[in-house]
Amino acid sequence: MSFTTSEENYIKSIYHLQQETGLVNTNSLAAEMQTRAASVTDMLKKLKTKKLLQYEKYKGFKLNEAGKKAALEVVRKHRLWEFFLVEKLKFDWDKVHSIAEDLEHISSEELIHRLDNFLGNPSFDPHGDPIPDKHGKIPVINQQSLSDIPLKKPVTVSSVSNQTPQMLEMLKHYNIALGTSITVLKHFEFDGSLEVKVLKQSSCIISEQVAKNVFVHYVN
Amino acid sequence: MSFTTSEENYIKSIYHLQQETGLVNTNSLAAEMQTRAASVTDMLKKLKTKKLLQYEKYKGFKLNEAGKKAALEVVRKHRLWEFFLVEKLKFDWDKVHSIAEDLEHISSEELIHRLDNFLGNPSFDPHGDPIPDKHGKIPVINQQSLSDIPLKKPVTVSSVSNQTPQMLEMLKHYNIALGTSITVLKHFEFDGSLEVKVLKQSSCIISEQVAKNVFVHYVN
DNA sequence: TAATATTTTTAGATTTGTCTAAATTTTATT
DNA sequence: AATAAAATTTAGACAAATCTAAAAATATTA
Repeated sequence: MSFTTSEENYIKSIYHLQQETGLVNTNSLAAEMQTRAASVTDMLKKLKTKKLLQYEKYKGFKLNEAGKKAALEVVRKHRLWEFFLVEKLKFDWDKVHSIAEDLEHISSEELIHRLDNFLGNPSFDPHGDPIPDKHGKIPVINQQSLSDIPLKKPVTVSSVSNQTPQMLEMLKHYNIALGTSITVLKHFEFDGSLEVKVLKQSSCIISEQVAKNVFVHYVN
Repeated sequence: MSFTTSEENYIKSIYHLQQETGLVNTNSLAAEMQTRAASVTDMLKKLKTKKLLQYEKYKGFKLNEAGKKAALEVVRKHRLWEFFLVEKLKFDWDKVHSIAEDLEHISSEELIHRLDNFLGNPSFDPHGDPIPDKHGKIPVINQQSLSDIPLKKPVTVSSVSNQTPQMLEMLKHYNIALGTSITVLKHFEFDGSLEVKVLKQSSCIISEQVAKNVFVHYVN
């Protein structure tokens, strides 16, 4: 089955929302898609006709298995293209999202297969988000927010949940990127900020707000 | 000024046709675009409104300077993506056209600029067609059909005008690609076929039909 | 040059995706 | 439970891109 760009965008947004809330409602999808509730209802009818959706009028909705499969294909394409843009074309990570939004709708299995190989079959995109494989399988990583890590346990940065230019600017300043090794030295009660040691650098202090958005896993 | 995918496709087709014939007429554009004459007329009105077209009802039409500039931007994107698909993703050249037809409509100047650099600012695409630079300037190459080359003058393959899988299959068989050095040894009157020597191979015979579609330039 | 054929354009319809405004259903609050 | 508020859907409209069928303009030819 193939989908229009618009259908794919709806499918992707529903997928993201239902990860959070289980059932999705019309208004929140309208907000996510920056459109009107009426437009959402129109599209829900189409997606239900295409048997991608569990949907009862006025009751909320979510993707069924076929819908989730479709969503994961789009997510896969999006993240592979983001990886390409950052790793090969040297874009800053905060510039790639909108371009990948276009690239993800190009429908050639062969293209994605070859792109995947060209990139070395990456498991995570430049923000640390997992890239589903061609069967829709998502690599799992046991990660926690840096703000929840006990003192003196070395960890490695695995993803960043805030992907704005402002966050990028901060992380560049601290010289923190995916894969960077960090140890938390001290937790300040006053404002929740952390003193951390970044490998090969002198220790520094990062705010609670930054720490919350940096996800890490323990070094094996 | 920005254009819809449909507008860009029309602009590109008009550009190709007017290279051949100067003025373009409705029916030939409809044939090229695989659509109906009525649809062409509708689009011509839009393109005229956008001041891309010299167009008088019933008289034929062609792109003006602004239209040509727009066309060359699309051609540039198309050919850069084809280069990427063949050189980086290792597609066969006859498989890349339709994918590049989609990629060419992605509108990010930054993307194309970076892609161009990543590819090493190529001047010719995998079929030997010139890639316009960002100002729309087209590299020229003084090429002739292999069928018109005198005997014993070494030449280099610069482009192939028939880009079908069938042609690709033949050229692969002969081990001929862009950049291959060839010398014509003999011209057979009977059917116009040529005996040629491909560098580092024993001589072989190619049909007039193949030779006509292989374009070459003299070795400097 | 008058009749015929061809080409091109117009008129009106269709599809997709969107919208506003109104109606309906559900939820929350006295 | 009645009423108000919020959420959702329907009804009807619009723009883009296409189509068919018919009309208009141009070209061909007998």
